[in-house]
Amino acid sequence: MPVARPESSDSRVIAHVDMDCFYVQVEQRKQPNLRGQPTAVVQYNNWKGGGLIAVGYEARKFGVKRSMRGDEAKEVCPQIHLVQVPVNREAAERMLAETPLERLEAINEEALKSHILGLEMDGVDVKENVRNWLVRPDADRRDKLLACGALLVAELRLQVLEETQFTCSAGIAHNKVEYTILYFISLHLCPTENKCLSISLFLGFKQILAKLASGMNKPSQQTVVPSSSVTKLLQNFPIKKMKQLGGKLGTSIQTDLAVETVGDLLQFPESKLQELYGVNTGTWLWNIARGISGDEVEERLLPKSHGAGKTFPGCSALRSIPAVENWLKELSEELSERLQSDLVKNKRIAQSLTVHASAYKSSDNDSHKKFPSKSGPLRYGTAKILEDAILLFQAGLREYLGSHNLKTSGAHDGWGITGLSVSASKIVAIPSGTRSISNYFQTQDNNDVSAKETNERFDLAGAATSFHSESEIYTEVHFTEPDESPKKEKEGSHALRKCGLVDSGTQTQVCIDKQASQASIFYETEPTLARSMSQQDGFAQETKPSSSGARACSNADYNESEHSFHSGEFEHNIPKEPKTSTSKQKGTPSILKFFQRPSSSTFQRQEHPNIVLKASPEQRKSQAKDGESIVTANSSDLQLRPDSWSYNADEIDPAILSQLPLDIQEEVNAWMRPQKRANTTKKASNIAHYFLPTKGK
DNA sequence: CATTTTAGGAAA
DNA sequence: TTTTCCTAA
Repeated sequence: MPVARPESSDSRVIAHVDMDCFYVQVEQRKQPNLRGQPTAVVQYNNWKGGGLIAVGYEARKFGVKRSMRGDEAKEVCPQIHLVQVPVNREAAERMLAETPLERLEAINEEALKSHILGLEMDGVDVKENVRNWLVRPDADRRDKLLACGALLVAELRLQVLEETQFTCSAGIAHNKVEYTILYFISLHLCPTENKCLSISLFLGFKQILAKLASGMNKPSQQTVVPSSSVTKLLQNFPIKKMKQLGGKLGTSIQTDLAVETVGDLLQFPESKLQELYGVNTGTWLWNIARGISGDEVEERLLPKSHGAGKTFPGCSALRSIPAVENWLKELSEELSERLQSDLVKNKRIAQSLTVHASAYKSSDNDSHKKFPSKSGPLRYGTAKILEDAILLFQAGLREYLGSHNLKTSGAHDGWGITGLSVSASKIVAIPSGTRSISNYFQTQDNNDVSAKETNERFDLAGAATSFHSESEIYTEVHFTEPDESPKKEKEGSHALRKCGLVDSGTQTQVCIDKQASQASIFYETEPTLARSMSQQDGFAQETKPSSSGARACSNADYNESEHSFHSGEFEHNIPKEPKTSTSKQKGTPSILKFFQRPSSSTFQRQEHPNIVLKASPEQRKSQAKDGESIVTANSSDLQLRPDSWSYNADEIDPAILSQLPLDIQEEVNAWMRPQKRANTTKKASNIAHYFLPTKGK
């Protein structure tokens, strides 16, 4: 329930900036011919034309709505353009399915430079030899997939080069590297990421009036709400359109009180509202009916949790443990990747893992009872997350079946899983010092550690040390040190005993020093491509093991829904930002300076590209056209400019610094050095943040 | 239960 | 604290 907060005494000015049909705009930027056309973006799921997740304004005129399926949209607007959100992970397979390799005539030069391990180079033209290998008709499926991968990656690398002026290397193989490449795209262009970008453009989204106003005139307009206008504004405004009242509460208010608009609420005394909806909600309601809200603008830009989930509606419900585990694996991998990314990018660690599921049981036609969600401590690493997720799920399933008097064990009698999600929460900033971080990465007995896990630990350790020097990840790796503190859990025991999933022994808990984490000071390092995906073969080349040398692909793929998801709908728009960073001020009367921190008089813009706020040329053009001076910020800049929690090292008051714990001081000093070095060498490219260091193998 | 997926917040 | 429920986009 909403909670009433007293309005602050000072007058505030709060803006709510909201991207118009964001995904549609993303697609229209990618395909400019769609501009001005009725357009909607549909999710990967093909059922009845796919679910609409964004609808352009031209299409809305025809009555197309979000929550329609593509087919319905076509009914009301036959000429609508439905754009599928691209799926990236399976790109090689799709290419193989769609493009007969042997009939490919133009082959990318870059792809021809690939190294094919094990391919004989007997004096002939090397590129011709590679070409023949890539397109040879008698290749088996696996080799053909690799060939597709090589072609795709060659394109990708050229694009990276073009847009960032950075070279990169790549490995293409049948183990996880195969999709690590594509993961490289998806990680940075997935919908979540875009969502983050759009959130970062929000200058506050809670304020009721600001929120109201921004929704009032869309798209591409802005609305101001003088307080004198509030009463009239709310008089005829539908209650259900108020933030927080779009659901059950709004409905019951309408029926309980026989009211329709916010104005209708004015007649009810606060006491009456409290009586009906509780003290908090009643007061809150009384206030918002008068346009009063003390809610503070949330300055946080980073999410507080990460989750990956999928529904299995209708007959796609999962009816066996292996099927569930298969999907838990997919979801755990997705989650783990995001956690990795968050760790590396934002220096944060999640501490809690939760598994949610929804289920039905056909025996009882009482149908859909709630499946309990379970949570426990989170251990880093895909394999561990999966392991724990399975345990959590099983605990939930036992409870679910138990509470429904169903004996389970082997036979999946009558139950089905219709939704699964794995999420990570309790995210905290990394406490100072590698030592405490390493607690999160304690290894269990690792006699049979797979190569994959070894790599993972390598990555984690690398990440843990990487904030001393982003560019030295591979040279500064320290593995988990023996921990003399009593926190260390005995090898082989599971962190999950806390929630009763495992016989409990001594309860141990990883603690974070609150003070230290609060005192931590972060800054964003310059985006860098420090981690190439292949170390093996030097610069700017692709390396490909022949199939004989490659580790066998272990995908069991026994679930029918395999092709429908695979981490789903990743945006695949690589923005074509003009490289005009030098012209960023020209032509824009600079009101941007008002967005800088007051103390910014001391900092040198050029020396801190990570906190520069600028408008792109496209944005300026649209401003000129509209004849308005709307301040728009490049999302990347905003994302890299989290004033409220990020400091430039040289703006830290030495007096304050000296009062911090010694290890934090050291850390800050360590941070300063690489930044200064970096500034002398390279300037951040506009879109460079799409290519932040990523988990490479 | 064929809107899907992701997130945040508050109450129980 | 964990779990559930509600809300939103």
